[in-house]
Amino acid sequence: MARPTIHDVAREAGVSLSTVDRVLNGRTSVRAPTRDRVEGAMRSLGYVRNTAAANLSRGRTYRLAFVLPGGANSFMRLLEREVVSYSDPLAPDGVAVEIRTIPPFDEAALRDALLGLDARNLDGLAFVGIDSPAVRDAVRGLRREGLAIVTLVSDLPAELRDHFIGIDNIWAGRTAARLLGRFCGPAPGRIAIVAGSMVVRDHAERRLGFEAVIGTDFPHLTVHPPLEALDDAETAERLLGDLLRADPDIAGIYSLGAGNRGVVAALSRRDTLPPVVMHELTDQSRQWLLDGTIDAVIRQDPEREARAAIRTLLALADGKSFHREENRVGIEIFVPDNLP
Amino acid sequence: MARPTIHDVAREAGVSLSTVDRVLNGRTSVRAPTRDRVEGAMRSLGYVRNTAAANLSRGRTYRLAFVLPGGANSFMRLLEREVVSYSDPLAPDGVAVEIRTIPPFDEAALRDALLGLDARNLDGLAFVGIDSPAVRDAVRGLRREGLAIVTLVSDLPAELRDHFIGIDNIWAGRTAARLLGRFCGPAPGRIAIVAGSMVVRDHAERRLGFEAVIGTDFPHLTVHPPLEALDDAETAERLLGDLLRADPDIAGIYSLGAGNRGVVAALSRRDTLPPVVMHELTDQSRQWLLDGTIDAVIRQDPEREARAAIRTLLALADGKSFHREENRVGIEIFVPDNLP
DNA sequence: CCATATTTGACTACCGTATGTCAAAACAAC
DNA sequence: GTTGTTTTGACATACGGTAGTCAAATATGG
Repeated sequence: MARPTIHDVAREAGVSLSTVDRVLNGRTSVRAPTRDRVEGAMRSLGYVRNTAAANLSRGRTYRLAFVLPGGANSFMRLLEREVVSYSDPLAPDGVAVEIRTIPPFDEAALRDALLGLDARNLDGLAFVGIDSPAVRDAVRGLRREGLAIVTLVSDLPAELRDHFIGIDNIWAGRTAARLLGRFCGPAPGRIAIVAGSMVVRDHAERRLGFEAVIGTDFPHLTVHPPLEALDDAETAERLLGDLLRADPDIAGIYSLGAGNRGVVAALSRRDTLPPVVMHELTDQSRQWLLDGTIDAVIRQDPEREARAAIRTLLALADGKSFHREENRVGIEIFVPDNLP
Repeated sequence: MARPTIHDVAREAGVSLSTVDRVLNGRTSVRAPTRDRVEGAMRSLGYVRNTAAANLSRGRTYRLAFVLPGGANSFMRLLEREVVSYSDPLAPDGVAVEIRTIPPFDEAALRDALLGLDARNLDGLAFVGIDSPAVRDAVRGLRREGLAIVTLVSDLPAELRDHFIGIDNIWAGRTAARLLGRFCGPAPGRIAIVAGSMVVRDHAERRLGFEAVIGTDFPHLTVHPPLEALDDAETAERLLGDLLRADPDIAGIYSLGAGNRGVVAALSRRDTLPPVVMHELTDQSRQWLLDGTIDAVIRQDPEREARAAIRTLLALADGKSFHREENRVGIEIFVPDNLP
């Protein structure tokens, strides 16, 4: 049997097309008994609105906005590129995405960008959260106007957004510890952490998770205080170099931020390499994995996050339920043999 | 500017709607110069056909068939369930999926199932490949009738199908070795492999990859000949128990098939646990990861494969290009801290 | 230049839904 | 029962295409 249409519903309920439409789209008042008949018919026939036809008729478009940190951050650039290339083929279906980049880590810039959006000609918004009172306030304003909102990579309180797409960095840190701990073997030793900065929430969280697992499950290992390299390769190289001179027997290294080139440079001057786990899969980290410089890479897939954000916003705009699992992004582990 | 429609193309080319339609759908003959004008107009306007409108008008439906091995195999059951639940909400868009289950590992049954399909009322086919002459022949026949064909989990020669969705089991085995090798530490030792059967291609491939990496990158480790437990828990328990009695110092265990319950049972009687890597994430293996019985799980995500198969078939049916990355399934590694 | 075959245009109906107009019908209040 | 107000139905138009008919325009061959 073909899918029932509003015609079938009208016939079944013994009313006119107009009335079905009035019930379906909540237009002028329909008397309760009539409405009940129509809704009963829809239920008994299993009617579901044909979104394609509805959108065609309405000339509906989906206008989405992305607000992303700019700069050289390769993770963000990959994400941005995927937003474009995933939404592009959706253009004939009326999906238009506008991307705005703002200075990274700049909450005032984020607030201004959000305040600059007009919720009335927008159907969805995705942005990388920075949790501050001003940002919260701007988000609340947009939400009140009915805008669908998802946070990307870095979350805000759940009541401010419809959905969060990203990973839990505590668990990413735990995952790194689980691997590095096993890689280090049973002998006592000390581990170095190279971070960007402990004031950035995701870095702080990764460290937290990392130290928790080392503390409970690998008690023979201890962790040096994190080196804060500000995501800068030279700084990372210098700080890690200093530490390696002070403590030549380092048993393992966890690099949880950017500036990985510096980490590898500092190691290259030594003849025996301790196990190394780092974040983000780039051309470089790929290469280091393959040549044995590092042992594992943890990542959150930026492309998947981009797609998930778009799909989720579209589903929210349609009031449809979305595929929870499909829009999950996991904490991925890469070794040389399972590289994509 | 709104998307151009066939009306715009007609105006731009100075021809009628009918002629645009003739060019677009290759109906009756159109003279070359006219066709060129129309195609030029489409290109210069950047016309793309509105698939939703076209499908609405055509009453187009997508009829997909899945042929899957039946039985208790939890991987296949998950995959099957996801085929249903992913295609279900697509029903209003005209997607109808029919699933046929056949006895596992039975090439005659597969061939018969394929021969039983009528390519004329089908738009796409996905099945778990068994490579045999009879199967190849049946597939070739379907392909000749223009059916879009995707192999799932287990591949056939590339020229017989449009796309393969699954993982490379050699690399899955390599990945397992990379992890287990690291987990075992630097001391010499012997590793046990518990497999289903070496006549099944994916198991043989996993073993191959595993032994390759152990041989080159962990030369201090040796690998016992694989125990063929026929994916049966009792057999696995017995065989592994025997081996553990004969060689109590086993340094690590790789279980590459089913019957994992038996592997764990055999281990439970010992007080010190060697590192264990196994395949497939189930409620059980999850639990074993969390309680420390096993150390890592390798999986190919059955749900993702189901979705990728459907999306790929739909894209092929539309003659659209499909998102390569999105339809890739990777070799995933799970430790207790990155479980979904 | 005529007869014929091919190519093109004009028009219609349709897919499932949205939206608007207008009149008819049903109801409520007096 | 008459009025006034809701509620309902009939119909038209549109969205961007598909698919068909029929006649007019154009090309081709002799």
